[in-house]
Amino acid sequence: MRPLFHPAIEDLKPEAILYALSDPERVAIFAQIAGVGSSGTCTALANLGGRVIPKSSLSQHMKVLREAGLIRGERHGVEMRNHSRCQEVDQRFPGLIAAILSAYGRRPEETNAG
Amino acid sequence: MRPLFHPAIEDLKPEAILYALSDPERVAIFAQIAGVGSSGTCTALANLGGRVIPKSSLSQHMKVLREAGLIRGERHGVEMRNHSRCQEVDQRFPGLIAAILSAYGRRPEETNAG
DNA sequence: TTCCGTAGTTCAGAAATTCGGAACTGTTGA
DNA sequence: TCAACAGTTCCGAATTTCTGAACTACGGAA
Repeated sequence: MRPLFHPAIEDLKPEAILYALSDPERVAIFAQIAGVGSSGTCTALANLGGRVIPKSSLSQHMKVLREAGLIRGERHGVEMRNHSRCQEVDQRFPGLIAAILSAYGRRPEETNAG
Repeated sequence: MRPLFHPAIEDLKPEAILYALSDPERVAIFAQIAGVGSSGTCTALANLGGRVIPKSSLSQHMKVLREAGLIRGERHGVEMRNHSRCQEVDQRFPGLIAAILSAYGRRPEETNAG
């Protein structure tokens, strides 16, 4: 398993962020991670929207979010804890995440994106 | 040629908008249309970013933007005039387009999206 | 009318991407 | 050492994207 890649703030690309958040399933995952009280492990994220996401697909989704710079993943023992990088992204692209989550009806004020 | 489809405001989907604007080439096209002084015809949009976009590809890009609800196309004789639906989209998803164009460094204040 | 040029769409095959089950890696605890 | 667990990687199938070629539609000239 190769180490996780996380882009630096100055390397964030709007197209990667928009692409990552153009999939409602990934938005649900991201909103859960960005919201309060999520453990952020893959297992906890596997059935958010009524269907169980296959774990290979989930792993790909996490990779897309991670490489867009939206989340940061840290291995803790056997599991991975993910947390959002909203504040960093918001510094680079002010208002972007808040506007996107709001468009999806996701109450950005409960995250740290507003 | 089948008639052009334009979604009603209430049918706009954030995922379609984000997907449409997750391609820098489409963003350039959209920014040009949303900006001042563009005729908005395909011919006028074919070489914005240093390369000439093949016209079949351009036609697909226009379709993606149109069906996301970002632009409206009207046939005028032999050509098609495209103009942005920024104001409508902004009513439905306030601040979204402005934040996206700003993230791309596209000065939304010159469009009617701010 | 018929023909021609222009603007853009549709078609179709190649290339690239996405999806998801199976196999795998790495960690913890018995 | 072994088993269970969390997540990743592999790989084939399905879907999507790209673009040249063919096509449609309109307007103007003869």
